[in-house]
Amino acid sequence: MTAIVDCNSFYCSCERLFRPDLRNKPVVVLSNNDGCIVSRSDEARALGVGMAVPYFEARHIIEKHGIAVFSSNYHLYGDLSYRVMETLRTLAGDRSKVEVYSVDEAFMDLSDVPEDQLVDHARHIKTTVEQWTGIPVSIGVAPTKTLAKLANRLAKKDKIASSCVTVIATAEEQRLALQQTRVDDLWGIGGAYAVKLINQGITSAWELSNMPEEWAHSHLGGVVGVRLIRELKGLPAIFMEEELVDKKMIATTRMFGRPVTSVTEIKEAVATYISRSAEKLRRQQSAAGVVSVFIVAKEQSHSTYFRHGPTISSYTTLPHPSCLTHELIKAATGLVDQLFEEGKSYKKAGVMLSGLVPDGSIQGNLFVPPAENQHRFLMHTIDNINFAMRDDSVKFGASGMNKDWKMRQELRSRRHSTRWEELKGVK
DNA sequence: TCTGGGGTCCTAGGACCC
DNA sequence: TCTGGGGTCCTAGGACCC
Repeated sequence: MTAIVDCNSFYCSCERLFRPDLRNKPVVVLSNNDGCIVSRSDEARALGVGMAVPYFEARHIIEKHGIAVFSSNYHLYGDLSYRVMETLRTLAGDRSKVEVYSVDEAFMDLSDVPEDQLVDHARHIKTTVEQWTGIPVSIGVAPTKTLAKLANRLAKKDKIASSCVTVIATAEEQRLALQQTRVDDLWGIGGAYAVKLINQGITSAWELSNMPEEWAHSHLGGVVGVRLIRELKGLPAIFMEEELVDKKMIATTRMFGRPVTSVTEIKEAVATYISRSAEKLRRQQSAAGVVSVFIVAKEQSHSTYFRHGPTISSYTTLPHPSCLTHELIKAATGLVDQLFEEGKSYKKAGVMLSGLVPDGSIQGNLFVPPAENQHRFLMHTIDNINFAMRDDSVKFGASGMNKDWKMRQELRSRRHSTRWEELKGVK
């Protein structure tokens, strides 16, 4: 059996941890740039605040009911996420039995737990995580990952009846669970497939689970659809994954805090994003062979279909894979020159590093003079200083000094658990 | 009008996730 | 006026090879 442990309204729960006065009160957390709502407490949901709704649209409800609003505080959420995951690993006994799936979710392999003890075991996990970290979680347990996700949904749907734990073990429980779940609420069915399925008269998860695999192969994304059907039938087709798999692509993209019209500022932003990406690259000891850049112009027309405006992108293949920030910046800012059009106004830019290879493999490159290896020490030193001092103490000039194109984060809480200066005071 | 068979590699794009 | 960011996997189709 597999469990999925999912933190309840994770970002909101993190904020509440340091604001006990907000317990049982409506809370929402905004995305970067204070754009839209990415987390909402049950109380906020009950007041009619939708998920992923733009902030400015929900603002009237928020103000009317005095809902507490926060900008995203990733330092805080990242740290609390780590604590939750470490707790799960401790409880599992074996680190390989925990697969961190996202910042607020982890799968756990419970194959060693006897079936009649699953409920108690899951409850024990839940109480322990809450005691140790202060973060409330819901747990779904089932024979497959997809069914575990489904069980978790049911647990969250009625937290009081389920005590946030749902176990699907018997065939009968499985059938009931599938029958009461809409097809578009399944893990693996997004907007496009949902429309397709409903048009064909398949509305419940139960109906989908009874479709033939060949049909899924031709209509639901090939092998992906086949796996989904199997999982719904209780036959595992998506397995626990190894942790710490190196990323195959590294991206940093941001909206600007205001429209940007100068090529210099776009280059500053792109250099800043490259620096961040290069840091991630070095952390996993990789080097990138391909650098891509994209910029998004502010929409010209008023059509709602073009809310993002056209994305213009370009990429370049480096002469040899690199993890050196200045090399990557040079390539990326060159691409900006290709893409930028004078007179246009831009709202977003992003960079992507791909064609990643292990950094070790390029050590012996004949075309790199030995002196270049000094750059590696430089990068290492910069990373160490920035890690110790935080907030980009050392950066490349190309990243700019003012950065007034930076995103808005006007309502961010303090980084209580990762900054001495922002430690919570107790009177 | 007719035009092999089998393979690999790469890229673009679609779909999904949180 | 104001709508996030960072990923993954898969398929189709083109280029190329023998």
